[in-house]
Amino acid sequence: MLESFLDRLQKVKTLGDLDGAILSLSDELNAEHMVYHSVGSGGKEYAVTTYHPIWVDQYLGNDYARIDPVVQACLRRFHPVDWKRLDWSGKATREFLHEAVDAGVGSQGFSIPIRGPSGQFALFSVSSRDSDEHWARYTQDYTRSLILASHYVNQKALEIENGTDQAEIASLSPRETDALTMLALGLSRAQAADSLSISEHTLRVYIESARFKLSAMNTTHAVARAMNQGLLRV
Amino acid sequence: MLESFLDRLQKVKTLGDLDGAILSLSDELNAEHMVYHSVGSGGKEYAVTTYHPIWVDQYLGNDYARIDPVVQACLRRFHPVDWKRLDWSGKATREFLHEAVDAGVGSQGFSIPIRGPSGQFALFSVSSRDSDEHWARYTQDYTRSLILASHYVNQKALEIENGTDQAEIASLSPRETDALTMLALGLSRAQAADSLSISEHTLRVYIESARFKLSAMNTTHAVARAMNQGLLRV
DNA sequence: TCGCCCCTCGCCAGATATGGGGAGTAGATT
DNA sequence: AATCTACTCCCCATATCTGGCGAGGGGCGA
Repeated sequence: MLESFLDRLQKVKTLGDLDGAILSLSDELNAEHMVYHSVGSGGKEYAVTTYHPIWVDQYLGNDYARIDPVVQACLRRFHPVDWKRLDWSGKATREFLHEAVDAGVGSQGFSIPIRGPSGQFALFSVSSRDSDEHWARYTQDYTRSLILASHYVNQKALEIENGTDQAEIASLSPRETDALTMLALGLSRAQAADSLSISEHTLRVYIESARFKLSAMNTTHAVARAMNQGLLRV
Repeated sequence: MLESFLDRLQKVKTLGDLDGAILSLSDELNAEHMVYHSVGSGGKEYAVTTYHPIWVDQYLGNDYARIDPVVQACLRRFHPVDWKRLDWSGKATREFLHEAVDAGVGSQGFSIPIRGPSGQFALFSVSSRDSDEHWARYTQDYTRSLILASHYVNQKALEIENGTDQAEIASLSPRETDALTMLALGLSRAQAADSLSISEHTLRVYIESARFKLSAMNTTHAVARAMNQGLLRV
C-alpha cells in the first residue's frame, strides 16, 4: 500500500523533498491534511506539512506546541491519539482551537507520537473535515499504514538533520554511569557515595570525568545530557 | 498479514499471555526466535521471549544489557539494526557473544528499538541460524511487519505494566518548565535567572515548586524527573 | 611492554545551592 | 465576589557542591 511512497522517500535528500513526499502520501492515503512535526530535541522545532505556511509560522512563532493538546497528549502516550478524545477546555486551548480551525485545520484529526534517540520527539498527524463516521472508518483502515509511514518519515527526517539516524553518544564508564544514575534518582553526593560503597571523593571523580566527557557545565547538566542520550536507565 | 496475531494480542491481559502471543507470532512470521525486551525505565527490566528461560535469567542477572552491542546500538538508533553490522570486538563483548551462541541464540539477528513516554525503552528482536542470503531476504520481506508488531507488542506491554499506555505526568507551570529547562541546559541559577530576566530568588521559587510537584529531593532530581516525563524540550 | 583508561582515596578554600521566613500583583475559574 | 494559581521580589544562615592539589594499583589493547 505504501510502496510508491516508500520508493519516493528513498530519494528524499532535503526537507523540501520531504515536503513533496508527504504531499503525495496525503494523496495516496486520501488524507485532507498531513503533517510531520518535529518537536525535540535541541529546540530545533520544525514542521513538514500540507497546511498553509502562514499557519505553520503562526504555530511555531507562538510556541503553540506548549498548549496544543495534541502535542501534550502525544508526549505522554505511546499509541496514536484521536483529537476529539482530548480535553479542549481551558481558555488558551479554546483560543488555539479557533485559530487552528480558522487556518483550515480540520476538526477531525489523528496523531502518532514518534520517539527517537537522544530524546527526539515528533508527531505525524492526519486531519480532515470528515463526519465522525467517515473518520472512524478512515482511522481504522489506515492506522497501520500511518504508523509505518510515520516511522519511515521520521527516519528520513533524522537522516536529513544529522546525516544519519544514529545519534552521537558519549561513552561513560560503568562507575560514571552509576554515579550519574544515583544523582538522577535524587541522592545527594554523600548518599550516592554511600549507596555505591565508595568514598564521596571517588564519587566526585566519576562525576567530574563524566561531566568532562559530556561537555557539561555542572552536575545537573551532566545528568540531563546523560539522560538525553539514553545513558541512564532510571 | 498480522491479522491473527493482532486479534490474539487484543485478548492479552498478562505477561504470560504475551508470551504465548509472541510464540505464535514467531510461528506466523517464520522466525526461529523472537524476543520483546523491556529495558527502561524504572529499572524494571524484563523480557518476553522464545528463548530458554536459563538464558533469560543469565542475561538479566548479569545485567548484560550494559554490554550487549544490540542494546547499545538500539539505544542510539531509530531504525532497526542488523546484528551482524555491529562491532563485536572487545573482550567482554566476545565473551557475551559466545555465551549467547551457546545458549541457542542465533548468530543472525534483527532488532527494532522502541521508545515510549517517560523514557521507556524496549527492543523487539528476531534471530535465527539462517545463512546470510536467507537472512537478508527474510529481513527485507518482514521488516514492516516486524515494525508494526513491535509497536503493538509494546503498547500491550505498557498497558500491562501501567494499566494504560498513558504515562502519569506532573503538570508544571510555564515558568517552572523554563526554570528547569535552563538548568538542564547547564546554566547556574544566577545565569538561568538572568536568562529568564527574573531575580534569582524568583527562579528559586520556581525550582522549589517544581521540585515539590515532581516529588524531587533536589534540583538535579527534579530535572531528571521532568526530563523523564518529557516535560522539558532540551 | 607501554600507554591509556578505570577505580580508588585524601585535604582545603571558595562558590553555589538550599531551607525557612514573609508579601504583593494579576488573571482565571467557580 | 471569592478563591486559587501563577508570577514576582527580599533577607539570612547553613549545607552542599566545585575546583585544584596529589597518589597508587589494576586491566586491556596496540
